[in-house]
Order: sequence, then C-alpha cells, then structure tokens
Amino acid sequence: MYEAIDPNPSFPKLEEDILKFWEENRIFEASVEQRRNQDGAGEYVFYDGPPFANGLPHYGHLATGFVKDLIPRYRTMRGDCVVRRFGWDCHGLPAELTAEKELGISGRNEILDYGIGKFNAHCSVSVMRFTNEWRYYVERQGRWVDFENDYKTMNLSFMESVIWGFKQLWDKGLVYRGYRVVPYSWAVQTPLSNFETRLDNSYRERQDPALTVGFLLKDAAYASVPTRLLAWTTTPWTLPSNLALAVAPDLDYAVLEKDGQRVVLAEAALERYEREFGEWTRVDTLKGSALADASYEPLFPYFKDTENAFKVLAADFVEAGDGTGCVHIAPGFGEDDFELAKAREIPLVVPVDEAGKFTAEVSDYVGQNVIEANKDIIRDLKARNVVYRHETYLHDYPHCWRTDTPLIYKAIDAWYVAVSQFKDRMVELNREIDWVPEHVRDGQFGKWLENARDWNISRNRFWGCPIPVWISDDPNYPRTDVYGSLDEIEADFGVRPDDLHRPMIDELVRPNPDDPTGKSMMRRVSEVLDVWFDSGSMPFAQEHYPFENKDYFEQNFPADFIVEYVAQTRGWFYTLMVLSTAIFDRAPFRNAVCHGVVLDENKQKLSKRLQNYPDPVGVFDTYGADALRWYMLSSPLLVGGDLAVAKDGRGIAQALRQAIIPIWSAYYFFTLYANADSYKARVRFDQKGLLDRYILAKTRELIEKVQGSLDAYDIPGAYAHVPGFIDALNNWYIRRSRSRFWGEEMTEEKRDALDTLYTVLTHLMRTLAPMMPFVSERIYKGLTGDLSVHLADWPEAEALPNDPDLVRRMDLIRDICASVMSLREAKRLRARLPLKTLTVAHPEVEDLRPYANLIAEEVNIKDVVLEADPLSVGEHRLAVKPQIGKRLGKKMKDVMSASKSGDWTLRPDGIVELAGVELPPEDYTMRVLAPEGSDTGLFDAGAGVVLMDTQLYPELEREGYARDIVRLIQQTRKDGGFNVSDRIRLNLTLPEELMQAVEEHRERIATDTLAREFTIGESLKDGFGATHEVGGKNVVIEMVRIDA
RNA sequence: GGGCCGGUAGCUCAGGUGGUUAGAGCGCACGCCUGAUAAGCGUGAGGUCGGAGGUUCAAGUCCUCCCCGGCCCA
Repeated sequence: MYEAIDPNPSFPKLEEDILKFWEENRIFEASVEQRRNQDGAGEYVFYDGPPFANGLPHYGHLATGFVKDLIPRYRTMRGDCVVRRFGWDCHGLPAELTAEKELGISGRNEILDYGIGKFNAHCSVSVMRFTNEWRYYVERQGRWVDFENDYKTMNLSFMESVIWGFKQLWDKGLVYRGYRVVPYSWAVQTPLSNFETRLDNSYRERQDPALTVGFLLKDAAYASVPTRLLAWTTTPWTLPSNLALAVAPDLDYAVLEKDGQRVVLAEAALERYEREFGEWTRVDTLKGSALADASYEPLFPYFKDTENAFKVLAADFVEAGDGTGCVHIAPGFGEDDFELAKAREIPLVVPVDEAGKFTAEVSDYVGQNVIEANKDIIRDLKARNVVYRHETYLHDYPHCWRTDTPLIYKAIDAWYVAVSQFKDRMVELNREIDWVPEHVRDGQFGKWLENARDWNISRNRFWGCPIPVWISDDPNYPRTDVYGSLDEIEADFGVRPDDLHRPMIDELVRPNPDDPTGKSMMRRVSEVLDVWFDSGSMPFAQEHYPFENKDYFEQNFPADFIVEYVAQTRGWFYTLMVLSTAIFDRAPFRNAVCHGVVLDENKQKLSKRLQNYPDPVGVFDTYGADALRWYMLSSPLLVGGDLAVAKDGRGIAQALRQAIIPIWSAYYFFTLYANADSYKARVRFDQKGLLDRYILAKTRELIEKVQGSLDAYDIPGAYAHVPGFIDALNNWYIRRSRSRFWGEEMTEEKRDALDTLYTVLTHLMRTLAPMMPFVSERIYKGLTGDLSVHLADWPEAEALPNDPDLVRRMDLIRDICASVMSLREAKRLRARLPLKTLTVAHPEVEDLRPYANLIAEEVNIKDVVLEADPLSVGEHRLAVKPQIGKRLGKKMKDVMSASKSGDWTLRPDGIVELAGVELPPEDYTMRVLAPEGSDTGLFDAGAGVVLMDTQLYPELEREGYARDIVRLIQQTRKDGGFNVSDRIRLNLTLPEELMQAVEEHRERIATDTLAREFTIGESLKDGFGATHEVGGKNVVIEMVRIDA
C-alpha cells in the first residue's frame, strides 16, 4: 500500500518536512559521499562565489542560489562527486563601514585613534552577523551546500594562500607600485579599483558647475591683442592644479575679437557659444596644430615655476563634442591629463590630501574640501573676469558605492597588477570558456578583457589581507622583501604569526640586511589588498594551496561550472580570470552562466525601502521554494534576460498551478487506484498497449531533452520541456486510460496501466529532481520507499521504448480529437451525445488504423471511417513546395498567387498546371480547405481533414441522455461526500421522455455509478438526493451508501 | 561617441540554415469536459513582427541607416 495522499497538500509544509528529513538523515552528505566512494566517479568542480555576509539575501541571491543547487544536483545524479563548500567574503570596505557605524566613529583618523586592533576585532565579529539568516535562506530555498566545511576569507589559511598568490605575481614581475590616477573616495579615504566603481549603481545623476575659462596666451604672435584660449571644465576645483591645455591638432579653431579682446575656441563650438560670442567678429581660423606649443599665463600662481608647464599641447583625446575644443590639463586629477603630462615631462602636482582637502600648496583654499571649494574658486575667477560662461551641467558621475559621495579622480601612489601585460593571454584563455548566454564571451566579458587596465589592488584601509611587502625605511639603503608564506615570515622575523591581519603583521619589523649601519629597518607597507583580490584567489585559497591539498587542487582546477549575475563580468568572473591567468596560465572555469537582474513588475530595481517585491520568506510560506525555483529558473533570467517579479507573487502561483499541482495530481491518481487494489506496482517497459507504449516513449523523449538542455546549461530550456509532457500524461494518458483503472478485478490491462504510470512517475521524479527537489523527493519516496531521489541515478533514457513513430501518430490522434471537439462545439453537439460517423482523412491514415477505437471513444462517435485521400472529404488547396522557388525564380511569384487563388488544374497524370508551369507531384502537396460552416475540420496543419456526420439518431440521443444521467449521478455522489469506491443504492425519478433511455442503458448506469441496487420511480428514505435537468426535464437522483 | 543585448497579440515571451495561413503562456469573453486535479480543453479580439531603405521570385528571419529601452565602455 502507498501512503495515503492529500490531494490538496500544503507545499510549504511538505517542504519543511523534507528539509527536516534531509537534515536528520544527512542526505546531502550522503549524496556527495556515495559518489566519492564509487570507482571512477569524477569530481565535478563547482565554485561557490563568496557573498558578503553583512546583509540579507535578496532575490538575486536566491536566483543564483537555485542554479548553484540545480547543476550540482544534476551532476551528482549523473555520477559525479560535487563538493559544495560555502564561502564567506569577510574583508573590505562594507565591513569596515558597518563597523564604523556600530562603533560610532568615522574615517581613517578616528579608526587610528580607536586602535586598529580593536577595530579589526570588531569587524571580524560584525561581518559574520547575518550568517544564520543566510543559512536559513539558503537551506529553505532547497539549496544543498556545505556550511560545516565553509571557508572564510579572513581565516589564516585562506590569507596565507592569498599572500602566496601575491608573491607569485610579484615573482613574475606583474606587481608594481606607481602613481596612477584612480577613482578616489575621500569619504572613506581610499582609492577604488576601476571596476569597483562600475559595479552596480555607482553612477548617479549629478549637477555640477561647468565653467568656461580663458587662458591668456603670451607668445609674441598673440601679443598685439590680448588673446585667451577658452577651456571648459566640470571640475573647477582642478583649475588651481592646471599645468597645461590640450587642443585637437586637426580641429579648426576660430579666433574672435571684440573691444580689443580676442578669444579662441573650436569652430564646432561656436554655435553653443552663440549667446556669449554672437556679436564678436571672427578674425582668424587656426588649426589646433598651429596653436600647439603656445605658452600661456598660469591662472593661479601656486605652481607657476613648474618645469615644462603652461603650454598648449596637441592631444588626440580632445574632441569638439563638449565644451570649447580645448581641455584644461591637471595631471594630478585626470587619467588623460596624467599620461599627457608624463609624455611631456611635466611634473606631477597633487595639492589635495587624502580627505579630499586642499593642501597648503594651494594657500587660498587650504583645508577646504575640493567640491565645496568649487564655489569660492568660481567666485574668485569671476572677479578676475576670466570666466566666459558659468552653467550647470547634469551628467552621470561615479559615486562611492558605500557612502554615496561623489568620487574624485586623483593621482595616488598605489600597488598594481600589470593586467595589461597579459590581457592578450586572458583573451585567448577566455575562448576556451563556454558562456551562457553565448554572446558574453566575445561581448561583455571579451571586450572587457581586451581593454583590461592595470588593476589597483591596494587599499589604504585596515580590514583586509595586508599586502605582504616590507621595505626599507631609509631610501639610502633600499630593499624590498615580499613574503608568500608563514614559513618565510618566520624565517626572517623569528615568529610565526597566528593572524596575518593588521596590526599584528605591522609589528613585524627587522633591521635592513642591506644596511651596514644597522639603522634602517624593514617595515611593512601600510596598505591592505582589495577584497576582490580575495575573491579571485578563492580557487586555491579555499584549499590552502599550495600549503595543503596540493594534489587535490591541481587535479580539480579549473572549475567545471560557476554562475553569477552578469555584472560579475567586472567582478568575480574577472578577478578569477586575472589571477588564474597570471598564476596558472589557465582559464579558471570551463562553463559560466550569467543571469540577468531581478526587477519589480515595473522593471525597477528591487528596493528594501520601497518594498516593491514580495517577501521571500512569505513566498516560501505561501507557495514554497519549488514554485519559486520553477518560476525563476524557467524564466529568461537564466539566459541573461531580466525578470520582473510581480509583488503579488502571481508568477509564482502560476508555476505552482501549471507544473507542480498537475504533477501532484498524477501522483494522487496513482496512489488512489493502486491502493484501491492494494497493488504494488513495479517498473516495467514491456507493456504492449498503445497508450502505455506511447507514454513510455514520450517519457524517454523527455529525459533525453532535459538531459540535453542541462548538459548545455540551458536551464530555462530544461524546464520548457516539462509542461508538454505533463499535458500528455495527465490529459491524455491518464484520462484515456481511466476506465482501465476503474475495473473491479485486477486484470492484465489494469496491471499494465498501474505499472506504466508507476514507471513514468518514478522516471519523471528522477528527471525533475534537480529542478523541483522537494516535491520530487516527496513523490519519489512515496512511490518507491527509497531513501531519497537525490541518491538515485539520473534515469537512463535507453531503458525506455524508443518509438518516435508511435509518438508522432499518437500526437496526431490528439490533434484529430482536438479538431473534432472543436467541431462539436461549433455545432453545439455536446460530447456526451454520441454521433454516428466520423471520417478521418489523412495521407498516413493507414498508420492510424490501430487507433480508430481510441478516437471513437474520445470523441464519442460510433464509427470512425479512415480515408487516405483528404481531397475526397474536403476541398482542395494546393500547397507548392517552397524549395521550387530556387528553380522557378521570378515565375515563383505567379505560381504562388495562382496557388492561393485556386487558379490551377490537376491533370490525371498527377501533374498540376498553373501560371504556365507544370509541377510534378513531388513539387506540391494537396492540403484541404474546411469551408466556413461545414462539418469539416482540419488537423496536422491542414494536411488532414475530419468530416463529422451531424445527423441525430433517436437511439443515440437516448444513449446521450443516459450518459448525462451518469454524469449527474457522479456529481451527486461527489456532492454527497461519497467515496469513489462506495457502493450505493440508487433511485431515479424520471419524466416519461427519459424512461426508455434509462431502461435501455440501465446496466451501464448501474455499473458506472457503482449502484448495486437501482430502482426507478421509488423513493429512498435517508438517501442523499438532488434534482438536475436533463434534456430540459427534471430528474431526481437519490442514493444511499450500502456495504459492498 | 563606441560596444553588447532587446524592441513580435493588452501583458510576458517563442519564432535553426529567408519560403506558403507569425506561435505559446497569462489576462479577458464565451463555451465544452470532469467518479484524480487549487484543474483541463476549445474558440475569440484579427498583431504596420520599432522605422526607412536594400538584397531576393520570396524577409520577423540577411545587409545598411535611423529611432526607442536596458546594460557596459569611453
């Protein structure tokens, strides 16, 4: 006997039960171990990208998590051992900022006052604050991952591997220290990496002042009339640091004059400056190259003696698109500026401190935040009459992603990975990776690699893996030591650190061996590594490679599979690629899935503040995790599209209705009838019946298709195969087989039906196990009594019958029946009313002969006549084969229109003449036309036709009434709460007109309704009764339960 | 300014290598069916397939340009 099933279960409750079962029986662990112990079981390597744990998971995490679960479950069933270690990303700015807030301090200086040791100690605790919540979400969503053997990026072993990785780069000459202009956050007082600013929503609209300023040219050529070259800038605060001007060499510049003053600006900009210079007279036109090398008067005096400065330079990056066609150059605050200055040997000046304030060099504004100083600078310049226009400019500007303050670009002394040196190799290695969606490889990711810049990996902060470099504190005795292991540190310092974090690591100081005076000391540089360096080190650092697990890592690198959202092409995907290429000269993963972004129903970002999305816990409690998984993973999200989640959860409810409930119903149906006979079904493939063989063959096709999709990491594709199968199972196989399940005796027929359904369901559950882990588990256990579907092997499609012809024919039959049913509806002939004759015409009709009874029964028509020639039934319609167009060329057009208008003749020899062309039979097919209002319908896309005899016959009408009555008795049984197997005593009170119908079909009525006693015109005391209308007359139905 | 993705029925989206009547789900309307199903099935509104050119006998499908949206880069 099978467990009694609730036809309407609570799926959330069911899932909670399964979770408990998994945990108590350690099914996940067993699923991994069982594969590990098998001979020849390959490892399938999966990397779990470490999330920051200092916030709660959201839908994006859930979506990624579902995939991170589905693929490993699938590979496990396919026989691979898939270790899944959870990772925690602990370091970095988010953790520090949270700690600052919690400690009530702000900024580097206050942290230093508070004490780095205490501060970092706080970070290490606070960063793990949400781990329990994370674990709850991850487990509740049905994701199997090992929390016990997790890794944390702040662990000593992880960090030792990270510094090992750093040293690998160092030894290969891929790390350098240098000045570069980088996005800099003065709020958190550290530079950000170029991709850190690009992740997520770091760009915001911002209104900045835009200033057009005149620089007085002082060469002899411009001496006669004061001439000013106009430059345009949105960062007036950089003007005190101006050291040059740049013009485009090929651009034309207009010289305008008025009242003894001249200005120079790009011709292309004149229109924009119509208001200012409309009245000025044009006196000359100069090429940018002619302007080059002119000297000009410094705007501010602070750096007036700077070598090589204050010249007009020709530069390719200058465009006329914005501004005046002349760019003011402040080498300390712009990347192009920096490079240009370097090329012209103009020294760097950076009169802005780490808090974003002017240094004493800029005496007039010292101590002012640069952005706030804009106002004063503009005011002062205006007073000097060098401002030609002051406007505001609305643009997207990068902001610090943690503090939301605008970033500035600033030259910083920092550590870099020389990514540009090996980016070509990354591009090559990337070609070996299979991406989903495919275009990411050469698009978003490939293009990014091609343009890769050197990676700023240092942060002037505290909570991170320290950069393992010690330098001499006396430039006269230079020396640099880089450490890549605890052993190396111990060898030089005599102590073995048990924590690599600051400040302990900074306390390791030793005399400089290269200094004979013995005075200078080796001290660690102050910076810590960018957290992204941690994430990119994850493949080897989680294994503590190369200090432990050396063989294991080398055999299991790279990963077979990783998945993240598409923006990680700048994040984790990228840092993995950089470090893997630099250290191992290999791509870090073989298959990568990039999914899109989860948005609300109006395509807005999900926002905690706006509450524009359903609470995930509420979704788990209302619909269950399998419904959410189905909803998300069957959507285009997984092939790179965005997913708009409705706040009311309707998409999730739909997944439940469309997929999960029908599957459950099939299971319920099976247990109902298997239990009615106390029958223990078994897996069999030798059934002979057409329906049985059909659904078995169809199951085989399903397994093959799902397997094909999952092998290609096409996850929505895998889900897409399922609804059609469920339709065939529930609404064809089971429905058409129902009577076989009803019989009172255990017959061969019934045994076949039960075994078939059992076989299909157990195979289906194994196929759906990765896609619907909870419900499939529940059903599979209920059916087989096995411990877990997730310990089972992936079903072998080859075991099931391979019969594409049968599948095609049966699907054709379903098509025919749909066509007939639609005809019945058009003619208002209810399905319970038997009709006399149906003619089915189709070229392959001989193949359909074994199915004639099936059609007859389904559509309730007594005689099904098969006819090979559709033209004998319907009107002809010529369909020429499109391919002949290649041969016919221009004539094709006439042929097509003639075939459409019916302007053709069919010769007895089978040749069709039209539009002056003769077509042999192989060049056309005859389709059928179902005239409007006729009794014919089409199927198989017009290749076949059905003709229904709509004439009514009295004896058939009586049979129809009998069936109506049966149906109403069944309804009454249901309404009266009778069990499907309850035997009843039945009485009908009938009008005269229906008497004959009931008498003629008395036996059938009794059998179908399990009426052991059946009277007409009497009355049942204590019976359950109801009155219904049949053929416009009232029928009173009464029944009472009797013992079988 | 450049790159990538997308613009197909009210909504969400399918539509290898160009080929005759462009599909599905949801929603809505009407109907059918129902001894498993919070279901299922059928029919309907007739959609300039973002726009304009071009190639071709034939283009949603190829080419060019443009417009709109998203993402990315400069």
